[in-house]
Amino acid sequence: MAQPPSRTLTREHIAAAALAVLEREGLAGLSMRKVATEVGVQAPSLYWHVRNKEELLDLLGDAIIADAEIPLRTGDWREQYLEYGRRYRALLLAKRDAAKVVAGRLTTGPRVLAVLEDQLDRLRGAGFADADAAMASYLLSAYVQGFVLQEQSPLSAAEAAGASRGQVSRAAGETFRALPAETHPNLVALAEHLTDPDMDTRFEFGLQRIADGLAALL
Amino acid sequence: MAQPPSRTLTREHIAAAALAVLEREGLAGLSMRKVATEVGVQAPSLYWHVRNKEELLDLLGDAIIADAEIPLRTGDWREQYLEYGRRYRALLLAKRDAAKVVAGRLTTGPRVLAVLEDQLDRLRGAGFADADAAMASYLLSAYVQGFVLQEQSPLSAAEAAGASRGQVSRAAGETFRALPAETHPNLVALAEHLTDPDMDTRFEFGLQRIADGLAALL
DNA sequence: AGCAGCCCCCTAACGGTGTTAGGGGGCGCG
DNA sequence: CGCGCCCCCTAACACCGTTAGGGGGCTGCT
Repeated sequence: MAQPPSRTLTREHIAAAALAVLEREGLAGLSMRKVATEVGVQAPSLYWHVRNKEELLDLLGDAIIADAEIPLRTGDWREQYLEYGRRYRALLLAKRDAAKVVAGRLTTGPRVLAVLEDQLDRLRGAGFADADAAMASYLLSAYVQGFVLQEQSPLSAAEAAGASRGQVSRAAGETFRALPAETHPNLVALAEHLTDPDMDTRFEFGLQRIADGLAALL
Repeated sequence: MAQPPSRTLTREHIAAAALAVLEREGLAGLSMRKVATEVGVQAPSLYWHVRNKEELLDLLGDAIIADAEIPLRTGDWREQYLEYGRRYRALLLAKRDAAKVVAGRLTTGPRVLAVLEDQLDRLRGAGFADADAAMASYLLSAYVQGFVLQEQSPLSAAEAAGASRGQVSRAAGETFRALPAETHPNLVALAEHLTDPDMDTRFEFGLQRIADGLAALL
């Protein structure tokens, strides 16, 4: 964990260390001091490379999405649009608390720009107007971020209490089922579906609806 | 601000005080001690009413959405679905950092349940299958939360530096335009649209696409 | 009337946080 | 050789969430 001063640490080293700490302790447990010791240094030394914690989190956000890959140019725009959505979600799910880190942050790493560029190219090539292409791209990222945020954050909250995802959703289901049926008949009836822990099909459902809506524009 | 012990404070008082502190100092500046003095009490006293800060944030989340209203039953399911989306966004934009507070949190206040109940009722009445109705509802909240999160968080970050939204988007536009045109032609060409500060039409675009995609299911 | 008990708030203190001030060692260059 | 700059250090500040333990005042029973 703590390594000898590997000689002149860089912002990349710091980002990597932050990523390691994030994975181990979660976003709440990520502190300047822990990142510092992870990189083999005292906390205030970080401030030579980084203005403040916010900037370190920017670095961390870029590092999280740095693994992004441009999908092979296969299939039509729709298939590729879907694939971007799926990969983005996978990327966020791969690192602990990634959605919370990335959420309100504007990441402009080279990989992100390349993906965005490719995405816009496909959309424009398919016949979308310029403004629509831009908004379609924004729509996708808003949906994915919102989805994953809800997907992985109750997880961390409840797993701290030692519960599995299945247990959590079952408990939530009980909450809905226990409501008075005369005032909330639909909640009671759909409790099972509302708390279905199968997040993959839930995500895919939204993704398909969005793609359908965009297709209707052409 | 700090008031005399208004005699036996309740969780509602605490929630109201937290809301006031949130509005004044933002989520980052919201501390147990500040909420305590706001309500006229010492910090540790809060722990009699609340298990920890996380639970206080749950209260705060409920308080934020407590203003939710069930739209009048006017128009078809689509119009009402759109209206729910718009109102949810308006609700989150109304309070500072509201999206960050609500984001990964499961709110189950009576108003939220009433809205959800009504929403499901409309969707089922329109002919959606049970599972689809549940997922459509989830889709809407994921989109709105993701959208508003990105919408209002760069705002707070940059307004701390004394910049207006227009200035921020103009600066972002410059970033895109400055890219090498041979590697990122689409980003350069669409810079204007990508950084268009008109969030209302951006939101409406996504909302309409989602509604279209759902309509295609019937 | 008196006393038990509980509700609710208090003070004190803990370890940890982000961040600033200021010092100093070691390297590259004149 | 020595100047200067880069980069890290120690010390310290104010603030944070949270726990321990004490006590005052009301309720209700005897």
